[in-house]
Amino acid sequence: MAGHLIRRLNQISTHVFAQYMQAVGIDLTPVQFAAMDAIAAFPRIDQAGVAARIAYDRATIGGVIDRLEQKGYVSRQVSKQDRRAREVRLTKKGARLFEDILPVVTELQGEILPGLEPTERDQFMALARKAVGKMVE
Amino acid sequence: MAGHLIRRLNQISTHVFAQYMQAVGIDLTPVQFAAMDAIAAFPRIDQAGVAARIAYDRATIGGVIDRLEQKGYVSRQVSKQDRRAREVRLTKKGARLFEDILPVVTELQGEILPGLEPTERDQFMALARKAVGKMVE
DNA sequence: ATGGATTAATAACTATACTTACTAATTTTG
DNA sequence: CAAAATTAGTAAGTATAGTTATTAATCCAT
Repeated sequence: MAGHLIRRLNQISTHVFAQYMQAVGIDLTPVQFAAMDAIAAFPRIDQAGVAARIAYDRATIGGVIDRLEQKGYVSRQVSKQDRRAREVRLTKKGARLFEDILPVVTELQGEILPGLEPTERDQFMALARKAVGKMVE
Repeated sequence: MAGHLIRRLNQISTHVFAQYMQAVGIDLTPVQFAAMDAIAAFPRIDQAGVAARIAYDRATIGGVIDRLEQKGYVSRQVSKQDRRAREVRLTKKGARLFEDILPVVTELQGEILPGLEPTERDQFMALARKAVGKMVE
């Protein structure tokens, strides 16, 4: 069953991420990292923008950013252009953490598909990318 | 990022599943189906057995089976061999539903990776299976 | 056989992940 | 410009998905 296999892969992937974060003593989930990545790339992006970039719905992202704000990694500010929107950006603490964590996350990518040879990994990634659609960037 | 791609695949997969279920008017999640599948294959399996077969933790499975029981698809019974364990089995209603739903779930597998050609799908599945580990059954 | 370790299930808690409904603000249209 | 449609965010509700702790039952080693 494709769905079941994909769910297992996701399970393994989040588990590897959690282990690496625990090893470096940082309390950050995959989604929280993905959100910080989007915010780092587009400072002052609004929540809906973050949601769109990492393919989440607005309600979920609201909670994710709540937790990032509580930890002091991001700050929120009502946009002057559009008072419905909240502009999000990394705090100094958040930017520092992001710098620290980036190499760890890069390193951990190799461990997500441990059963595969490097060539197979590349094949898998290419197929996954195609299946998901461009998502290029 | 491998993790991100996998998360997106899982998202698409659960979405396809939900759409097909909605189309046939049945309220069943992927996990609930997976649990019923395990229970159908091993009647009187206990909850820990279900969890082990579909790679969940016991706490999550407890909730899944709660909901299946509420819908009247499974019944629970304290095991005579081991009074800690609850034997789970499909009710008549659950067995009927499972029969009905099985072809739908089989059909929907083809839609989970819509961007891929059949050959690529096979490649993807083979790589995913290898990455996850045997899981053979 | 009994005290210690293990195990099955649940409870409580945190964090996704989504839906629908709602409020407030903005944009589009007639 | 006013009404209608859309959009950003939140709230409430449901369903995973996991952790740790607890209870009850079983197993195991002395």
